[in-house]
Amino acid sequence: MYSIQLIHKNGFEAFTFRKLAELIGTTEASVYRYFENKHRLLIYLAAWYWTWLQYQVKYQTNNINDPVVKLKMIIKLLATTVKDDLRTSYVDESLLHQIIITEGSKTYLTKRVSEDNKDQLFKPYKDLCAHIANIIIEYNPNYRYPKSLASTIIEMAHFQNFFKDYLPSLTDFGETKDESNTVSYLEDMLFRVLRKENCELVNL
Amino acid sequence: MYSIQLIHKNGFEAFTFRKLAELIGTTEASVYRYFENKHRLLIYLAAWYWTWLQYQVKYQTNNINDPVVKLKMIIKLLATTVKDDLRTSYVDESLLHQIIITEGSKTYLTKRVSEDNKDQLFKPYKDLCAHIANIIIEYNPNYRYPKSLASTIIEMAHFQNFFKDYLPSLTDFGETKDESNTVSYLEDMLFRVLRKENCELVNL
DNA sequence: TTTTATTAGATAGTATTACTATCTTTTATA
DNA sequence: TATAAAAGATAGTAATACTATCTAATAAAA
Repeated sequence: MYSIQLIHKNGFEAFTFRKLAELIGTTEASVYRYFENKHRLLIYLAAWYWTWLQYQVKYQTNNINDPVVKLKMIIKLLATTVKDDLRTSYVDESLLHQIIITEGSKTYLTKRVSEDNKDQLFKPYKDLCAHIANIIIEYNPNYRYPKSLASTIIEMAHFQNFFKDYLPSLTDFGETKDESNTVSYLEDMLFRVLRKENCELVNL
Repeated sequence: MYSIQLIHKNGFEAFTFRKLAELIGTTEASVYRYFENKHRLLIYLAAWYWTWLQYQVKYQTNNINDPVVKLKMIIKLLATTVKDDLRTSYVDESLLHQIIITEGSKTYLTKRVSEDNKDQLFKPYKDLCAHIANIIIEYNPNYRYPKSLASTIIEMAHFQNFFKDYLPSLTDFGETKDESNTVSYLEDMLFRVLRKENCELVNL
């Protein structure tokens, strides 16, 4: 998908079907045969990404029983730069990951959400969220907000990395190269929230 | 600001200077005298909103010493529908609040972030984040990620409300009318994360 | 008070964007 | 081999996101 290269290079706002058509040596109208508009194209890219990530999550947590280890693995997969998957030679997962960080929330932050949602376009994202929520419940069945916590973790894995690179004063890990601080923050947050209350609460 | 009405009605993507000019009875070129482009207009609206919210936060926590009460007040202000401020007759804060939920993160999720950031356009947002981070530190000086936690709270106050209305399966509070569940979730999360460790950690 | 800037607004344009309608070619199926 | 379906190309359009330039209003300086 050449669209990944173009969106990664100039951003989704500057991306047009004309430019994509030029790059792949076809016409604008031909691109419209496959995608009704550029917003839908972004949604399809995102859906591909979340489906792929869900697969990665299931593969990497396959033999693991401990929910703590599973959750840590998920945070790592969400927040860490992915290495290119060799089986999908046509997709550069690393570039796509960068795109989803910057453009991902634009898929649903529109007036068309409900319509796109009816067309099941957010299913991969919702499935991943539900999967993570299930592991949260497995770890602490008494926690009351597993889905909200899951969507918080997913979104913040991206936002904190974006902030780190472009608005560092919104994070506590300046302009650090890698994502290890984001992983640490998310793990710390998740397991503090889920800590089982076998000692008294001190602040209530 | 008629732009607030237009963006609220049709969304930022469908908003144009031409439509705004028509609404206020002037020409497109005249609007360009005041805003270099529509993205900057959105940034100015957001900056106005965050400045106004910062003022609300300072006003409403003025005589409060207890950081717990202050943080709860901040979560309420962030996540709850605001009532129209009568002193600013020209701005409908309630509409603006709705706009910032849906369009707010688009102000910085662009290729122009660094440029816009250099022009100090995100200062009100960053100031609010820093202010919240300070209260977090006041409450628990040992917590290591006050700024990241502050930006998480700010973003999630909006995202969880958006999800509640349009992608409810990403939250634990279906299609509830008001924002009380979002407030509960955020309070629960914040104070679990910040709980002082005067008893043993059970999961490390 | 008059001159002179500066600001604000209007007119008229342009390149680009986001499409659509329709025709032709290719490919698959009966 | 005929025929239909899919894919692609051509040529358009209305709208968008601007810019250049002209004119009118207003404010500051002489």
